[in-house]
Amino acid sequence: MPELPEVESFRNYVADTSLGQTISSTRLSTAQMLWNTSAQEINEALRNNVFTSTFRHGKFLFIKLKQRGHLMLHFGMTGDLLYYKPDVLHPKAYVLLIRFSNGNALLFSDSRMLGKIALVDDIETFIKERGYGPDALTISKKEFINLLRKRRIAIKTALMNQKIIAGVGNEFSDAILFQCKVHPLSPANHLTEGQLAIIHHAMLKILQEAVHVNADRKKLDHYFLLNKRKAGLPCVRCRGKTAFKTIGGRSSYFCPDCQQLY
DNA sequence: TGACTTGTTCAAAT
DNA sequence: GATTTGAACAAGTC
Repeated sequence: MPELPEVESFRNYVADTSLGQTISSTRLSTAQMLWNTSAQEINEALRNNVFTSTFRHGKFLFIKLKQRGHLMLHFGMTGDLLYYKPDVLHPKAYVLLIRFSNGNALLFSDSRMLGKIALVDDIETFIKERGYGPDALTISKKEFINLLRKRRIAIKTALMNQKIIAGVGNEFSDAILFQCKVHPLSPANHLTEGQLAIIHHAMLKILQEAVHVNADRKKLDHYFLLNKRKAGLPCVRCRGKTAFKTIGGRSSYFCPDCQQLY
């Protein structure tokens, strides 16, 4: 599922393939994923425009337009991007198809259509208005502690809340808390500042490493609970059995033997 | 067949 | 008013 590292990888992909080319045409297969905009607006904003740079905040990708504003993409659960030559490859379903004057195309697909597409004038205003927290890769230790230490909700729920910290999703939150030996149900305000600092450190380490390997999950197998998500597996640390619980409405896995509940 | 999955939002409860 | 909870959304997989 696209969490921060996957979206960062999509950002690099767009930066490597799609900048500096004039957009000759666009096609939108559905208006279902549009946010505060219409198909006509998207088409008009993109046609004859040029992507000039990319930016990411949390799980949101922004592609700057030469003329005005940014195209914003959110990948939901199943969003994907493909840059290709239309005459060579014919992908099945698409949500937004962007054709460039050099003959290539960038295709945004999302089988479950839980993603979002929008036109955003100013990124900072967008983030502020919607109330998203600081990006998980750049948040300072101090800021992290201040945002979490008074929350009464489970630490896992807090980590996943994009309005507190933007970028961490279900799977990475489990991996982060396992590394820190903290039980996901521990209320955030029961943790000491020292413990929160450790969680902050683990979060940065895992996310940075995941970004470094382009979110290739196969190269992240050493982070327990990231790829192997099943109750009853032997814990790699203490040989206890991993447990399953729904936390914050999401399926969560953890080791009840070595992740302490505070 | 239907239960389960996820990121996000919204409405309701505290 | 701020914070928290839980349902809803969609559609693919098992």
